[in-house]
Amino acid sequence: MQGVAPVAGRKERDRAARKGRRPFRRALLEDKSSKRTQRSLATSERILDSAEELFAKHGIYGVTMREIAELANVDTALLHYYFESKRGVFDAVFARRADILNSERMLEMDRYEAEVGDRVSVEGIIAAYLRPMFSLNRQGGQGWRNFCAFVTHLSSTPELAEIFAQKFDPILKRFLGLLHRALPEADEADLFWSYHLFSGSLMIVNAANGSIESFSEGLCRSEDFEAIEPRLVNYSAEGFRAICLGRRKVLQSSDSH
Amino acid sequence: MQGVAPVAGRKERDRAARKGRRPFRRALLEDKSSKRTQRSLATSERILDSAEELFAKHGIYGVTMREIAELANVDTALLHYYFESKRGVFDAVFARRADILNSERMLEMDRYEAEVGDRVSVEGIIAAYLRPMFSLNRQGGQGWRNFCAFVTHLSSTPELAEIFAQKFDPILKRFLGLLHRALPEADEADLFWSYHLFSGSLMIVNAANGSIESFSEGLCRSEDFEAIEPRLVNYSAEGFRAICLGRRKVLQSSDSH
DNA sequence: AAGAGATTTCATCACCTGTTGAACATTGGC
DNA sequence: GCCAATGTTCAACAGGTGATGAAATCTCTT
Repeated sequence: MQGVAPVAGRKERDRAARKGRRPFRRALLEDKSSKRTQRSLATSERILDSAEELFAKHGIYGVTMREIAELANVDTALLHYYFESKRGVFDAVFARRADILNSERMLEMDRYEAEVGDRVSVEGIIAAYLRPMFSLNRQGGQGWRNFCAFVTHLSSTPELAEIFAQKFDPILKRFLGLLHRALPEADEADLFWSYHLFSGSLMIVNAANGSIESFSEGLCRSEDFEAIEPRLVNYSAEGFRAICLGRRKVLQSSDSH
Repeated sequence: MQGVAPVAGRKERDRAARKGRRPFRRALLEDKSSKRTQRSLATSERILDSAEELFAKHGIYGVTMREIAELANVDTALLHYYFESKRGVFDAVFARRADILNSERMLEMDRYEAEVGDRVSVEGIIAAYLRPMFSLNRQGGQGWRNFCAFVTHLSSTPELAEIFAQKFDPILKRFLGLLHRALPEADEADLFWSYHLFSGSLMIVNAANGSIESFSEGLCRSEDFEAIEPRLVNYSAEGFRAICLGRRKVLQSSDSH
């Protein structure tokens, strides 16, 4: 459509490139812990950190490879050397922490179940589900906070929501299974609806926009996890019960406090 | 950096262009209702519809001017003729419906207050606040649904969250003021925190990703407003009370159903 | 010390981005 | 029917985008 046509086809060039290429940093993670390998690992981690931070703020489309490279103090070509493509960087950012969070959550729910046996409570389940995220946010520094904001961005775009859903589906099933035991008479659809609303609250808690700082005029801070964690648990637990126990109130009833 | 340097400076060309330019479709909205004006208005609305739809799905950075133009069956240059820039299109999409939603909400809350006087209830206030959005979603067709998803995208990006906060701040103040009357003993920070969690649920309800269809395996549909509206009201009302009335439960207490 | 292999840099590609000026087409008033 | 103004199309621009091949540098083994 513009200017001269390319002399050689694109396809063959692509295929040739893909064949004789190095394995995108995959081989080094396993055995060797030489100085070289460590250095290489350090730079690739630095790239992931930068990508994570920028993706968290502006979403995947709001960030360029050059911006990531610049923040990581690295040449643009290195991003392709380590992760092949922009999508590769994206996937790597996701994969680096998603499995950790997943298994921590599974562990915490197992632990809770073993502890209380049949006397499961809505509050207890929600607290167990949330605990890993909050402790990683507290102890894991900015990295984990960026990751959580990054994940929040995922679910707002359909084509990226897939990978999100796939990865977190087992945890979700486990969480809802436990909740169903705490709320035996709950309708299945009601469980889904209340989880939907719950996940929205969770998303906005993780979002890196300073919305609550803005409208509370500095009274509340979005990184005040001591304030957020218990409130989120109680808010959501009452919400789950409101929907799943069928004690739905008629709109406009006047029964405040 | 590439090829020949431009013979004339950019700045002067820009300034000249800005001076002797037509007013970007602004003048035609007022008086005249000629055939030409109507046609012009139709195309500019068509542009806004397309932009709205695409922005809702992919966010502002995930959409190009050419994609908008193609969906609207219009030349790319027309977008600049009517709205000057990409940001102009963006602002116009926002402005077209934000004021309507705002005033409907204000009206509904006024009406509710006049109706019940001092006997305000949490459920009643939330229901009144939400009602305009749901009826516009039901009656206003795909356009309003796209707009709501578009707004959801706004708050996930800091630089766009500003315009969002600015526009919706008065409504928020009014909403929280009413809630404070229904929950007199509530701490101010608790009101902000619970609204924060509430707004997250609201966001995910409006998001155009098929998340609930996915994890409920088709049992729940994100456009089933009859199902959503009462559940969102009850879920949130119980949540507000849980936080604001200070009847906070100790984590791990076992008092399910 | 040398050479093999991994890492990093550099220049560049082909394409896409928002944006624009000039030409063309349509409309409405006289 | 002409003519000014509005609306629309067309071709192009300067710079940015993800991506790549080849050369330069570094690291480790022998």
